Amino acid sequence: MADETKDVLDQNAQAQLKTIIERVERVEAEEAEQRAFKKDIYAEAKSSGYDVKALKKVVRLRKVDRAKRQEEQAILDTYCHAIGEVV
Amino acid sequence: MADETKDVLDQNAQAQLKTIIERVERVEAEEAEQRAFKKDIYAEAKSSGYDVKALKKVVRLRKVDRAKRQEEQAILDTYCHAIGEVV
Amino acid sequence: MADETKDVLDQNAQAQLKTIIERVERVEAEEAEQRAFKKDIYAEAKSSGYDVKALKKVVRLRKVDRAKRQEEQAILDTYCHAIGEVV
Amino acid sequence: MADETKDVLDQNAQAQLKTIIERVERVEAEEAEQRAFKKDIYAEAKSSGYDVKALKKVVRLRKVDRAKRQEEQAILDTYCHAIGEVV
DNA sequence: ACGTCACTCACCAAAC
DNA sequence: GTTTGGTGAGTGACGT
Repeated sequence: MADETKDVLDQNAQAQLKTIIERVERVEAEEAEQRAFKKDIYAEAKSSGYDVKALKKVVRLRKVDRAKRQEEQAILDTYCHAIGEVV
Repeated sequence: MADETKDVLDQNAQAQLKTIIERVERVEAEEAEQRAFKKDIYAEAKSSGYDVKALKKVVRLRKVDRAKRQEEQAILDTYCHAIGEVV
Repeated sequence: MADETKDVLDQNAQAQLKTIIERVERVEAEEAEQRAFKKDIYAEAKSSGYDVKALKKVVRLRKVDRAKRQEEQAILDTYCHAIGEVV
Repeated sequence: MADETKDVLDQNAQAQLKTIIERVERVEAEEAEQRAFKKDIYAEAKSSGYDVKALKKVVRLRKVDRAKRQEEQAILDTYCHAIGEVV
């Protein structure tokens, strides 16, 4: 009996699996890069005399503002759709 | 009293601040993209019949493996330093 | 209006709450003790001539090893479950 | 050349080293237990209808209060000592 | 939709 | 005092 019969995945599946894992790991590597970028930006800001904690708070606030606006827009769209109105 | 006297940051600082915030937000937007990519990859894998949970386990295990290698290298460096040896 | 009407918790709930807080604080006090113990051990090791940094590296490496084994077991479990096998 | 000459640590040192590592790991295992205890307490509180986040805030506030009292007491002691007064 | 779970971030203490 | 390790909190993803 040949060796490959012990494998529950055929060669195509194995290759596909390998591709999936590598794609995920590539994306995660890029995520790590982005984190490093962000760290660098804040470090640079700090060395320019900015309060990093305050900067982060600003970013966070703007994020929730965006989320709120999107939420409000979604509700508005829903209502407009309900009354058959095109915005 | 003119408006600008309320500002504790001069115009240069304001522009710099704006740049910092925008750079961070750009990076965070890219992070969101990466998350979406990863989500897509797993969704596609799932629709191909793969067990997403198992795939994630594989990715995590490989990450732990890398961490272990890094720790081993770190301890090696520590020991070499401890005995005054240049690697 | 009597004072107790300001309380949203009845006496039982208040007593229960007190118990919860005290249990948590007791546990946290023990955590502080453990941290002090660990500090003492390292201080003693240092005074015996050991390189504390290297010791900590060893402890961390061993921890990573354990994590790796756990991940391996977890992925094994996942696979066994995926193929409907009881371990 | 005998094997033991390759070891930079003699047998006593090796045994001592082993003891140190094991003591640290024992303490860390107990720390993990305490964390698990705390988790259990909060989980139980949650199932009793308490707001875990609020409970944690209470614990945190009481901790900083204790720290503040200790700080104030320390200052008081310093002053009393400075004027030759026994509290 | 809810609760759980993993992940990342923010804060704090300790080391150099 | 700057930096690193560790803990706790908040966030997002996922299954039920």
